Amino acid sequence: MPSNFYQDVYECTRMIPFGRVSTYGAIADYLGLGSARMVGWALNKSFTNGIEVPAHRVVNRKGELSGRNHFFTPTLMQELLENEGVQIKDNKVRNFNDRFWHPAQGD
DNA sequence: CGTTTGACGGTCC
DNA sequence: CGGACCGCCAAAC
Repeated sequence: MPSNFYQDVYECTRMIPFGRVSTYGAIADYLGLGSARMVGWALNKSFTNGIEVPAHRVVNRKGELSGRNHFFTPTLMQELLENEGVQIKDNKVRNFNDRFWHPAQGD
């Protein structure tokens, strides 16, 4: 049983609405982790943990698909986002400011 | 138990 | 606008 902060990250990631994206920093700040790296680390562990998490909806603060190389295929992350209506340009989310969603925002 | 690493973020120049 | 640098903290070594 992993630390509680893993579950927090997974749960928070599942909160992200369809067709919206969030950032590591936003989740880290919302959970009070104090370190955005922990979010990416937890999501990486989610693969080995077998927990299904929409990690493709989590990008860095620039809106870049920084984690695409950690998926089964480097293009899977972009494909999943485009499948949700999120347009990707040069590994970056189009209209990122508009697509951005913050956990505390509650939508 | 000290060192390195990592799907990040912010500042500095 | 972009590269260098530091802080952040858990896990791996």
